[in-house]
Parts: sequence; structure tokens; C-alpha cells
Amino acid sequence: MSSSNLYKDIDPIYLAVDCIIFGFDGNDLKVLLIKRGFKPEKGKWSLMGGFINKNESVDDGAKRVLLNLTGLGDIFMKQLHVFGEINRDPVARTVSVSYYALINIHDYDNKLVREHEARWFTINKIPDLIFDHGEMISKAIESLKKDVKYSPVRFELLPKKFTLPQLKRLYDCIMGKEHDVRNFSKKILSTGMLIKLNEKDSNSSKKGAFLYRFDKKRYKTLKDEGFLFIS
Amino acid sequence: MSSSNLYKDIDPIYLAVDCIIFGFDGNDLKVLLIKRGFKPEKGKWSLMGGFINKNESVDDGAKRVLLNLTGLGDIFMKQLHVFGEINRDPVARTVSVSYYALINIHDYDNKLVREHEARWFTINKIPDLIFDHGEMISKAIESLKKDVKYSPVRFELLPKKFTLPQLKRLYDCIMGKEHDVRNFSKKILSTGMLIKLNEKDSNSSKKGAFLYRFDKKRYKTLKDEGFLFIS
DNA sequence: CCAAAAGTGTTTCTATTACACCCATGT
DNA sequence: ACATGGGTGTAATAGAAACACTTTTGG
Repeated sequence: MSSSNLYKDIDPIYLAVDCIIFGFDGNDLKVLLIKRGFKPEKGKWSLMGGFINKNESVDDGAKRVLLNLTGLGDIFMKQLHVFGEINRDPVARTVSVSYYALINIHDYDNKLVREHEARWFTINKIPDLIFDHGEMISKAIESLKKDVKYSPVRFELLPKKFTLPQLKRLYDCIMGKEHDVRNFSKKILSTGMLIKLNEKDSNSSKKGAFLYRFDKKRYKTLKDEGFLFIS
Repeated sequence: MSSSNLYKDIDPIYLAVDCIIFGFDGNDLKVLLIKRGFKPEKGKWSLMGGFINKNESVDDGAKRVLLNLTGLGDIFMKQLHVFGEINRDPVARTVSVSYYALINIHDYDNKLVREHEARWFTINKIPDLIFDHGEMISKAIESLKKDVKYSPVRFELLPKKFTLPQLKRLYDCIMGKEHDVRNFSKKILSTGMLIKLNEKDSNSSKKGAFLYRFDKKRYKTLKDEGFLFIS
């Protein structure tokens, strides 16, 4: 810090990140929350968060926080919003940057999650949260809703193989409205983004539904084109 | 700071804001830049920015920075993105939040602007800037482009009375494409957002173009509806 | 055989695009 | 009288929305 005395009159501030971790269990869109094991507000529900260290970028900090809770690295995260009100953290002046992460709900480290006493909550049944974490979640849902409309689909939330009814259900949850089955299939199949497999999944019906997987190359192309994916 | 020793092991960080100030001179979309009067990078072009004080929210900090340069308060500002790479500021670890502001280009405090040696630059003729300010501007333009599509129009950039050709030109600039005159008029008039006045502006043609003003109530309604305004 | 979910086409309607001529006026 | 920018309507196309029946199969 040879020349940091240039900034000697500046107030340094604590900078944190908070992660809205979304998962989809086939039925509902959920958020992973932890029971806070430390002060302030120990014992209350909150987002997983952490302070940014001097030696990591803010984005890397967010990734570290996600890794610490879920054991997952290399996950798609999106920076959302800065929460910078003066008294949002009663302990000290802390500014927090929110991020969302989309993960496969079956694919995380259970031991870590248990250690943090974390639990999945359906997005319309979120408990009271500390600080402004409730608002962070609302904004994240709003943002996900927008994103999913213009970027093709967030396949991160689904297992490798999935059925059309599952995919539709996911879209219905995120966008908060029921899509027409026929229009939905038509539109999504027309993108060429899905590859039909020769297997069926019979967990949710007698007839069974065909499994599909994503064509990642095609997905990337569409994403880059900023394709309006579904209304 | 009674209990801030809870955070005693946390690295505090310098937190700044940088403002992308947009203006429209009737012809081009422009950005207001200052010639830096202080270290580091003294004498180079940069965005107007400043550090967040302990006693102000981040949003308020952005407003203060805008006020200091333009003398304008109560201006629409939108928080954009956090720039948090480790070495973005060579002096010390500084994280910056970018904001854009939309102002009427004829309506600012000239004395302040001269003091800062500030100048307007057309958005496709931006000079080399310090740090990551170039990227901040690109992201801001991108964001403005999106915003203008879904929120009706940014009347903040125009004088109270304006003509349809002026408005079209503004949209052409922001969206980087030439709109069809007829389709543009049709669409924008159909929103009911414009009120035709009984005056003409003859500055740019012999015939003169009718002046309009915005119907703010209608504007607000459309904005709240998230209306897709123009493509 | 029946309950429950999967799968599949057509029509209507609405929104977007493309396109060209006359008007008003200052010089 | 002419050059310059302002103002206006219609037809073609594409995309979104509405809508209902048949298929499969485990029980």
C-alpha cells in the first residue's frame, strides 16, 4: 500500500456479498437459506453471505460464499444489486452486493448444508429474514423472471435429463403464470435447443414422459443472439 | 460503533460511485466527462465519481456526486453495476458502483462544470479513460438501450417541449438504429403519452414541427405496467 | 376399464414491418 | 419555384394466444 495515504481521509466500509441460491425440485422454485450461527441476529434465517477480502474480486467473493455453503464451484452467478442503506446492518456500516446462483437442487454437499443448518424454502413461503434479505430475494426473483424471458432457459436448475412437463413447470414457477402446454412445447422445440432421448421418465405418470437434454452449443448461440425465448 | 469489534477481522474497503451522465443535444447522445484534477491519473479523462461516506447511503452518495458536478438535485439515477476487480484502482483496493443519470443537457450549472474542466462527448467518440471507466460507459449504454425499450421513454433527456423528429432522433441514438418515421409516430402517439401543443418549432425546418409535451400521469401508468414501448 | 398425465394442430388475432407521396414555408 | 424537412395510411407478414381431443398404461 505504498501510496494509499492519498486516500487517508476516506471512510473505509465493510463490503459484503449475499447469495440468493435458487433450486428447483420438480415442483417448486426454492431458495436456500441458513440459520445464522453468529451475531448479530443469531438463530434467525438469512441468506448465505460473507465479507469481501482485500485479495479477491467481488465476483470471486460471491463464488467463495457459494462454495462454502454448497461445495459447488463453477456455477453461474449473476450480480444483481447493491444494498447500501446506512443502517441496514446494526453492527457497522456494511454495504452488500447481492448475487443469484442457479443450482441443481440434488447436486450439493449435504454435509456443508447441514453444518450451516440450511433449508430450502419455496419462494412464496419465505420466512422473516434478517436485515434487508427479504427485499434481496424479491429483487432476485424479479430479475430471474426477466432474465429467463430473454436468455433462453436456465438449464442449470434442472438435472441433465428432464421431461417437457418438468421444464414447463419450471417456467410456470419462475414466471408466475401457467403456460399453455401446446404453445409451450411448440415454442421450445422450435428453438432446436432440446434433444429428445429414447428414454421415458415414469415417475409422475403411467404413460411416462420422454426425457430430453439440452443442446449446449445451440443454447449458447441463442443466448448470444439475445433471443426472446418465451412470453 | 459500540459493537463493531464483532467485525474486527474484516478488511474494510474503499467504496466509490461513478456516474455516467447522459445528455442529448438534439442530435447526439452524449456523456459528461471530467478532466481529473487529482491523483492518480491526474489530467486524464474520467467519469465523475467519489467515495461513499460513512453517513450516507450509496444511492445518496451517487446523488451527491452528480450534484457536485452539475448542480442538479432530484434527478433520475439508476444503479447499474459493481466493479470489484482487485487492481482496478492502482492506489488502493477500491470497489465502485456505477450509476447513470439522465439530464437535460441545457440545464446544469456551467460554473461547476467549468471548474471540473468537464466536457460532453458523443457516445461513439469517447476518449481513453482511466481505470475501467470505458467499460462502465459501455455497460451503461447497453443498459439504457434495454431500459428505454421497456420503460416508455426517458423524457428526462429532452426539454419540456420537444418535436416528434427530436424524439425520434433520441430513440435512434439510444438504440443505435434508424426507426421508420411513420411507424414511430404511430406507436408513440398510440400510447397517449404525448400532448400536442399549438406551437411549432421552426429551428430545423421551414415548415416547422409541432411541439409536444409529456403527459406525466399517463407516462407513470405505462411505466408501472412495464409496457413494451418500442422495438 | 378407468383415472391420470402426455402429447399433438389449427385458427384467430394482434403487433410489427415495409413502403411513398403530399404539405408548408423560407429563401 | 424550389429545396428542405414535416407529416400521414395501408397492406403483408410474423408471432402470440386460444382452444380440445386422442394416446398410453398402471392399477
